[in-house]
Amino acid sequence: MGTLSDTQALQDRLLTVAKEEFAKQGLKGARLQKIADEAQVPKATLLYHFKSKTVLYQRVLETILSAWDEGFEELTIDAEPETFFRRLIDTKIASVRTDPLASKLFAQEIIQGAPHLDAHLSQQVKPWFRQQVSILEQWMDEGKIRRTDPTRLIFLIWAATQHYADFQAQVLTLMNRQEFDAELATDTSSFLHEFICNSLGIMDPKLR
Amino acid sequence: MGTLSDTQALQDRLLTVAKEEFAKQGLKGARLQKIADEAQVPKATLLYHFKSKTVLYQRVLETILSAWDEGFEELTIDAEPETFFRRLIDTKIASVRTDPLASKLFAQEIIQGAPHLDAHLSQQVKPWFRQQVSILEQWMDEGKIRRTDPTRLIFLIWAATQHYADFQAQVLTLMNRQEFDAELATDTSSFLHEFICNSLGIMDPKLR
DNA sequence: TTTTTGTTTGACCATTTGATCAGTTTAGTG
DNA sequence: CACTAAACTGATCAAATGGTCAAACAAAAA
Repeated sequence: MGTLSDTQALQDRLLTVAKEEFAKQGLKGARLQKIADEAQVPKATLLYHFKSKTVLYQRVLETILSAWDEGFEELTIDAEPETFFRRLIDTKIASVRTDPLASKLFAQEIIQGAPHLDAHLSQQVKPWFRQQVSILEQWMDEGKIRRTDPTRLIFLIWAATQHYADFQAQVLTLMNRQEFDAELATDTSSFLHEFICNSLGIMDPKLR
Repeated sequence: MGTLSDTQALQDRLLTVAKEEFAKQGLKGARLQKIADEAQVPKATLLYHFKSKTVLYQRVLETILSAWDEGFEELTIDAEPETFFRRLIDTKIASVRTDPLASKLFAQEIIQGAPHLDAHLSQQVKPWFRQQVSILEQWMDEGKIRRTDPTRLIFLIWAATQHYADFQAQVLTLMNRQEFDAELATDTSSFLHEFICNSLGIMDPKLR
């Protein structure tokens, strides 16, 4: 009998490979045979560990979402807008760079109308979103940042960061790059931070 | 024999229905039977007009891309940054609202690594992109807009607008809306225009 | 009317795909 | 070693899927 960790390791590998296939092809487009081949395992073995394609997909999705929830819960209230935006952007760009496939899979889901995300959107994302909105509103009331629509501001940050994962093929082509390396990531973070702080009337501390 | 226009009308309808299915499911995930059902036509009829799934997909893609090329070519050089950004954003938001499926299909393609878009990206998008970059650089040289990375600025506009098409399900959920109506579109345009102009140090003419 | 040309479609086919299952192997336990 | 339970997998299946085809059909041309 394989040790528990052997089995666990295999299932993790299967989930990783499956994430790639699901991210690129979506639920319907993905092929179990391809996932099995990629993981160098017979298809029957794959289906022994995950009893159906749907179950496998949901397990992949859960893994991604719980990792995200963990990472973004730490971004709690912070006294200064400037550091808040820096942390938010850095965290998102880091996740985009570390694991673009997660972002792509998520995008696929939303594009298809989020059929498997209803619960997560309303129970996890929505509360987090409302909290961020209220923080921004408070800062506007206090005159710490220029008054604007907080909802759309968060969408903008979301979109601008996610773009580098989902549209990586296009981004790299237009930038004449081969990969999204660390330098490109930090430069992108800096650009976004500066751009947003500028628009909101937040002074860069380096220039104060 | 059906008149030429009858045939043309049918093919247009098939392309429209196919666009929806391809946008939601991607090339591999789409099902010819579903497209045929949706268009209320036997599958054999669908395959008479488009001799394979791939051909149908490429025809859909061509239709979308040529419509875009047409719409964005008109956005030629303009004396003032302020009107340039307004036109660019309005055009993109309009296309996002009028035809979100086109945007979703495009997003699917890019997420999958743009296997059917290589040529278009390097021959159509890249030149347009470089032109926009050089316009922005010129304005920075002239001091008309704050100096920043023009490449990432265009990405930001691209991402921020496209987001409302691709992530419409999420956007509507978080905004407690049912549809992306005209009011929501103009408000979004205004927000983006203001946000960007603010960041670039362009004065709103209304406030001058 | 007859011919011809383009269109429609039900029946059919080969392959692929998700899933099952029975038999085998593997490794931990007494 | 013998026993057991979990893990593995080749063979196989039913359903779905992209695609073909020949016969039927409709309308313009002769």
